[in-house]
Amino acid sequence: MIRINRETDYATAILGVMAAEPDERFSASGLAARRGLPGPVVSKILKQLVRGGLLRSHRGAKGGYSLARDAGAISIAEVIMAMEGPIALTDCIEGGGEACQFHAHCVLSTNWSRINDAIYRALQDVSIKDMIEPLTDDHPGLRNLGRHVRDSLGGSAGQAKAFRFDHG
Amino acid sequence: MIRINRETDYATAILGVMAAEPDERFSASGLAARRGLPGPVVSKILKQLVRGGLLRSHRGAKGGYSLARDAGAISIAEVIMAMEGPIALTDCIEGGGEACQFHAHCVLSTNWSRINDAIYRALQDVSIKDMIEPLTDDHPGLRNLGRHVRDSLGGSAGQAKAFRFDHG
DNA sequence: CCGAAATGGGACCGATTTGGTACGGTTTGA
DNA sequence: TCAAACCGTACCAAATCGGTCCCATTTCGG
Ligand code: FES
Ligand code: FES
Repeated sequence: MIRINRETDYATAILGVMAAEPDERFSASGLAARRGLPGPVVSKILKQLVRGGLLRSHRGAKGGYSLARDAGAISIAEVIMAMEGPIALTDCIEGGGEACQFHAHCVLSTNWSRINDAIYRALQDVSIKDMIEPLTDDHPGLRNLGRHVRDSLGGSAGQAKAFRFDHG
Repeated sequence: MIRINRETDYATAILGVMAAEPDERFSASGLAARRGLPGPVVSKILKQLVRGGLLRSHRGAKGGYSLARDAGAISIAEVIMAMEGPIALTDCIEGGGEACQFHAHCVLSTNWSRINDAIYRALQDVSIKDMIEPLTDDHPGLRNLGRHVRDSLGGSAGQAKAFRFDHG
């Protein structure tokens, strides 16, 4: 249904809580209580975000999780990729040509790729910090969403590709 | 995975074939052969597109399907909605507040709504006709993708809502 | 008027994904 | 030493996906 899964939604909510108090450490159970979510679910999400490099974890008693970088530098696109893998609307885009028999001669794939690109950049332009702050004149935030989109589409014809998370 | 399902992808491919020869009638089996897809699958998709009002069907021998309107007036957003229902990234957006307990006081929902809005408009700005024509200077097509997106975000703070197909 | 060629509307099924739980192991601070 | 945390992974039910099958209905053409 062209929808992000529930865990990703939870992830943004959790990151939102954490972004309000950076430099703080949060336990999984504490965050779960704060958001009214089941403990194990929150725990699973946090582990995934650590793997994606968005959070840092601290083991042992008095351990917990903290943001790996500034909330303004964590985009929704990254959250989605950390939770769900590459952003690729179609199999064809993800496979990069292997998946689809007609790829070489198919004009659709390049245009799907552009649409995918547009959506990706839209998601990349929104940070966790943007998400927790209401829109004001001082905080343009989401208002600029789409500018990069337009700019990008004037550029070179993008090869079909999926946007993959850089786990390095 | 923020991905459209396969049938929707097929649907655009099929519509692409039909858009190349408007005013023509196509049988399900003929289209299946043309695209190398299984007959029953194509048939199912076509029925769905008729329900969505994108195609007109003609029953009986020598019947078939034809575009309900000009290919330039059928957007990808409509195709997706016809095949998969409302475009709503999160449950919260689709439910419109019923689904989510915190809705009234949650700043995330309005921002998710904006992102959803941006994606929706991006999809609405691309027509089937755009999809089958390679990008040239004469045919700006996808190049304008994102302009409406930016414009819309300057406007009033959108209520969380899903973009539903108008089956009327 | 009959039969072939089409669509219409479902039911149905296996495979995959999703959403969530459970459990045993490991690290660390007090 | 012990409890508080995280780590990994397996597991499960329910929903969704991708696809097939069947039969009723409509229409054209001979
Ligand atoms: S959709 Fe894969 S090549 Fe056209
Ligand atoms: S996510 Fe539903 S109200 Fe915040």
